[in-house]
Amino acid sequence: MRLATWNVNSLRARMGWVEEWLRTREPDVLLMQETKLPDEDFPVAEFAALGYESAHHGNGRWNGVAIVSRVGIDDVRPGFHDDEGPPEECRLLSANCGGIRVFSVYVPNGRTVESEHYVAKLDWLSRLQTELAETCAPLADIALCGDFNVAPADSDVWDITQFAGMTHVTAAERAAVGELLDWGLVDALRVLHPDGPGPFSWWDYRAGAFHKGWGMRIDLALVSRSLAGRLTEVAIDREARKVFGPNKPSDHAPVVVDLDFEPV
DNA sequence: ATGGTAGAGCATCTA
Repeated sequence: MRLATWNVNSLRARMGWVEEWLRTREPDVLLMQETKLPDEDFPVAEFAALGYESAHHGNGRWNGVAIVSRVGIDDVRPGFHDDEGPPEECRLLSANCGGIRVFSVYVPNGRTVESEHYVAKLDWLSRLQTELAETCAPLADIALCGDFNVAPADSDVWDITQFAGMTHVTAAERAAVGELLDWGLVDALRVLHPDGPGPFSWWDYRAGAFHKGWGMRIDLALVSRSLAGRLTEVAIDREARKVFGPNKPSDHAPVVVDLDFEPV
C-alpha cells in the first residue's frame, strides 16, 4: 500500500499537476492540505476518472483538507469528533482507507512566537492529541499525515542558526508533536532515514530558496507502531517541487510512504 | 534598498 501526503497550496491552481502526479506515482491514498476550496467546488469527478473516491472538508478561500483513495473510503469524519457546529477553519479530515485510519492534518501556522496564532497552534496540536486518544487505539493501524508546521529536530531545517526565536522549531511545538509520538506514533521518514540534515518537504517561494537548499521538513507521516514495522520506503518527492512546463509547483513536496500492507 | 513569491481575489490577507 502506498500513502502520500501533499500540501498542494490551492487545488484549483494545482489540479493539472496533481492529476499528472497521481498517474505517475500511483498512490493508493493521497491526503491533501490547503485545497483552498469550499466542498461544493471539490473536483470529485476528475478524481473519480482516475479511479479515486474523495472526501473533502473545506469552507472557503483558505485551509481545506482532502482524502482521495482507490482502496475505499469509509467512516469519513470532518474536523474533531467533539466539534460543536461547523468549524471556522477546516484543518482535519479522517477516514478508513483500505484498513488504515488515515488523518489529513493541516496544523495552523503560528506566524510568530509572540502572536495569538502561536498560542492557537499549540492549542490545536493539543486538541489533535486528544482526538487521537479519544477516537483511536494505539495498537490500531493509523496514519496521521500532513503539514504540521513543525520541524521535529534541528536536522529538519537547512540552518538552525537562522531560526533563533522563530516558530516551527520551538521546544513547545516539538513537545506537542512529541506527545503524539509518546501516545504510539512514529515519524515514518526517520525510521528508514534516521540521519539528517534533510530531506526537506517545504521551501519558501521567495529568494530562490529551493535552489539554495533552504528547506524544512514540516510535512510528516506519523504512523502507528504496527505500520512502522511494515515500512518499505519513505521518501520526499522533491522533483515535484520543480517547475514542469505549464505546471507550477506547490511550495511543498509530497511525502510518499510505502508499506508492506495489503489493503482490505 | 529590511529586499523576495504564490494564491486567494481586488485591498489586503495568508503562508
